[in-house]
Amino acid sequence: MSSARVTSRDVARRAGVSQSTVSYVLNDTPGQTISPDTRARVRDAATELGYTPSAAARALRAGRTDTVLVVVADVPVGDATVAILGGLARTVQPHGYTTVYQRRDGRDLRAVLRSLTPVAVADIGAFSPDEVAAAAERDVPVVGVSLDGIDGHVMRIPQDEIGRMQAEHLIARGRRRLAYAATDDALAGQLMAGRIEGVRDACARHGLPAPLVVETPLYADAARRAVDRLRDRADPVTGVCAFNDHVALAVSAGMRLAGLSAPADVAVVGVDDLPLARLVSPALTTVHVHNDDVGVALGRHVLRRLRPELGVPEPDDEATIHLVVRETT
Amino acid sequence: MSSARVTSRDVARRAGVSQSTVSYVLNDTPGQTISPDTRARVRDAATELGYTPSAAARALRAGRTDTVLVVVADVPVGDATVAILGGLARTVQPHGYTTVYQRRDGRDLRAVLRSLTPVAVADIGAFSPDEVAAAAERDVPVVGVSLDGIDGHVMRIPQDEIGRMQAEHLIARGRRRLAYAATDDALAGQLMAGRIEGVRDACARHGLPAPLVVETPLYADAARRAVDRLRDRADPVTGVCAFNDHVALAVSAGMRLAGLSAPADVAVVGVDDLPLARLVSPALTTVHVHNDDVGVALGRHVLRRLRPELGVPEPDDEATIHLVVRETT
DNA sequence: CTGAAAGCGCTTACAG
DNA sequence: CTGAAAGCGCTTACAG
Repeated sequence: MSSARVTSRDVARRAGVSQSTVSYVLNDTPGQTISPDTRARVRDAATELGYTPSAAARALRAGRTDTVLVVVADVPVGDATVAILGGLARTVQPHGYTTVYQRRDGRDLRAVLRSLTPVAVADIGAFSPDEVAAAAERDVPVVGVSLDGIDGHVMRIPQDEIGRMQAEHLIARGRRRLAYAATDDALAGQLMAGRIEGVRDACARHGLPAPLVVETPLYADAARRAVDRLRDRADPVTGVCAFNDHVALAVSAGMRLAGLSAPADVAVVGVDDLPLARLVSPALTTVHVHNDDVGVALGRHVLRRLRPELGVPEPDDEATIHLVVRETT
Repeated sequence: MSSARVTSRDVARRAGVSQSTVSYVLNDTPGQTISPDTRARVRDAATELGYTPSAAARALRAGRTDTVLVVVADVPVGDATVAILGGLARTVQPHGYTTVYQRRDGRDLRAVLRSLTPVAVADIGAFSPDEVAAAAERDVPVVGVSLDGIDGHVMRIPQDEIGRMQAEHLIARGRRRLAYAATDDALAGQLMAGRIEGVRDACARHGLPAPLVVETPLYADAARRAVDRLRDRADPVTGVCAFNDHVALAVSAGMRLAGLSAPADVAVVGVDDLPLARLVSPALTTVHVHNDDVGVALGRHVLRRLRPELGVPEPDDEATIHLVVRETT
């Protein structure tokens, strides 16, 4: 029993008015003079019939939806993405926009725009700057995060700064021989390149040798072999910048197997500030990236473009990061 | 320069055919006899003009979209949700369905259906069984996960089994006095109730006293106070079922501060099998829930309803769980 | 103050 | 084999 759809025509009939009046009332269209009485009748009729406008019809008529489409890269979704998403949704929702989230799945940005006609697109590391530029020609704002630290998008997560912050901290702690514990996740490539660059930079600035880069799988025994490679040398490594907290924890586990302890033998610093970073022993020193704020900033950028009259101030275009010092350094 | 939209009319004109022919060719409508030559001309014209059909117009015409709408509850999205989402998307995508993800945000399921006209809805703990039943009257399949273990949805994650599995394991390890380390996250309420029930059950079955339930915040010092309460009694607790791995880690941290060690003094078992569970020391014994498979099963349920001709076999309607024994028990 | 009409872009009987 | 026409449900000039 799938009763036919209730349309604005039905509401009009029931309220004894025309379809236009229904539209005016339900959308609070400005510049219309409609008696409070009529308004009430229309609203009542809509409620009684359980009327919900068709998003498709509205979109077809308007030429676009009220949807902010969030497109993420075809990589595993992590906490960072979830946090960004949450901040964005929270920011635009109160202004009547719906956020919808999809993976890129190899699609072309222009095709996505034409097919789904979103009111704005938030690009979470999914499209190349070229694609974004091409799409910007249409009047759909594309805001985005350049996870790799390259410009051309709106928000920048300064991967190099993250690496630099890790290294500077270790150097300030007196560590002269640093290493970078890399992830074996191929999809992290570009992201990681920026971070390593930052570490290299800091070393160079302080006249230290370039960091040793070792892949560190997320298993204690494999991590132990990585640690061994860092230590069995004329100038043993005394400070490790890990790609993220997971890798940092793997390094800790490997050190434990090798009979080393942090920070006495080797200091370790991660990235992400996972909830567990403070619960493990030794508690992890790590770089906290304010991803939620990135989402909020994206939302504000969207609102600035879509609703200039709101007077939303220009958000900072770089993500805030800060170091949380705990026991491993 | 936002050039006007390219429509199927434009393609028709360019190819020298009618709009219907364009539609037939581009949709491979069966039962039409169209010369290969014409087909080629149409496809070429579409490509040259960069034609993408309007999703809105299609949806309006068809009465529904090709979208599987995933609605999640208004709670923080965790790894479990992300895993379910991934499995679902992977399963339905090859059959031409798009998955779109939204938070419930207090909306009514019927309103969501009417407005967005999705081809199916995946309800991840967002709607009550009543709402789902009411919506099932329409011919839109609603598949779902009942995170709380209550029936009425399609997939069941057996929270009570999870608790039972934790407790049985501790009891098999000779622990006679158990406790439940609860989360302080109010949103986990229902979910947790089922798990505690399972623990209580197992205790009762073995003639053991009911588990002590203590809230365990995710900070070492607070967790320490929780541990103290478990130990400072005539019959000190020797086994702890933790709500999840985060809480289990907090318990570990609290024990460390209290000078206790696992499993010698107290055995601890978590839930989730986070990647870190095997990296911490002592490595965490935990219950692994196959969330990705839950997503796949949801996708298969959708396909069974939408594409009976595919002959997709009926998926198991209960999530698989298994115990991963490590060092804390 | 309110209504009739057009049109957004598609698909699909139906007529040739 | 191909085309003209209707209609999905809205919104918005325009006419009264």
